[in-house]
Amino acid sequence: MTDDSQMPSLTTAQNDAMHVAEALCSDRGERLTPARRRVLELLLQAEGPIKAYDLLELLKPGPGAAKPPTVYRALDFLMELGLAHKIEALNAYVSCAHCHDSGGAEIFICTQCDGVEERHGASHSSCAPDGFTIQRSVVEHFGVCARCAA
Amino acid sequence: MTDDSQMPSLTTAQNDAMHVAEALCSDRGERLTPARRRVLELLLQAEGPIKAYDLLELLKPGPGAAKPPTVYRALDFLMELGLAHKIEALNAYVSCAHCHDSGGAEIFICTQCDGVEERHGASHSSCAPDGFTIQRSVVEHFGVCARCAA
DNA sequence: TTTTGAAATGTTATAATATCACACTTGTGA
DNA sequence: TCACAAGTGTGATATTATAACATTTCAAAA
Repeated sequence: MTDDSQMPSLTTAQNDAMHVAEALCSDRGERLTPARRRVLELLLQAEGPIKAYDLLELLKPGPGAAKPPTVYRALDFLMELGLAHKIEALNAYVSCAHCHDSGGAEIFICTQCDGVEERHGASHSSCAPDGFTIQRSVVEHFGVCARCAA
Repeated sequence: MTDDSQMPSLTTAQNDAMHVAEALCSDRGERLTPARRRVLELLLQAEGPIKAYDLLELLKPGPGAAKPPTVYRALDFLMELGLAHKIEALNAYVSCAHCHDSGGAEIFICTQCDGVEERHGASHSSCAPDGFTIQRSVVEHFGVCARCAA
């Protein structure tokens, strides 16, 4: 059952992302519970990276004030499914529209507008030490996006 | 004055690194004060990445127990000079023997032995979004080093 | 040599980020 | 219906980092 009737104002793209998430959960036999759904919505609605305690604040208005574990559990779940990423250098989180499986995303964060873009696949592992097997990579680039540079 | 007489057991390589640090500070007109020197020594002696509060513990035995700001200030100073890096995904710090200037280091952390290796220069910025100007990059690879794989 | 001003440090407190532990609920399949 | 696993609620606490302000240190100017 995909009940969209209670959704806050999501753009079409955000709505699409929710449907993708629902489908993904369904595939994996996971449940997109209200708490998880709400956190994903907030991530999608956020302008850019958002911090766990800011999510917490945004959840407060709802019925039953959320506590930290609620948010961190939801984030862990979403990250597990590749629906969200943590930006390690910011201790902040972003929703991820594309990479629903692969581990390594390359993230570009504009320090002026907070916009986030992702790239995948390009596993520039050519420069790894000899014999080093990469299991997980954190790649975060900070700079100025084309829009802000203009 | 480079007084090495009070140094704890440092390997030759570690000792060399201290001399490099001294030279660098001298070049830059910065002071390698006892607190900064001590933290750098501890970073050099650490097997791998080490956390700020672990450094704090290691500083305790010395005269005058250190407080968090002492450690964070020393780390900030060392990072400023490129003598240390923060590993964002671990909230831990490592000494850096090579990159005394350039911003972007690519770090490889073995999850079995905690060993850390670095590579520089390879600015695989080819896959950046069109028009995006990278100012700072965080690149951290986790996996298994050649020694541990053997 | 004394003054002095910037840099560094000491110290207390607190902010920001994240997890533990355990009780309770809920949904699902036996 | 029962039992179990997954999810959630809740309070406490652990971990990581910084703010604010007093004090010290040190080198260079007077």
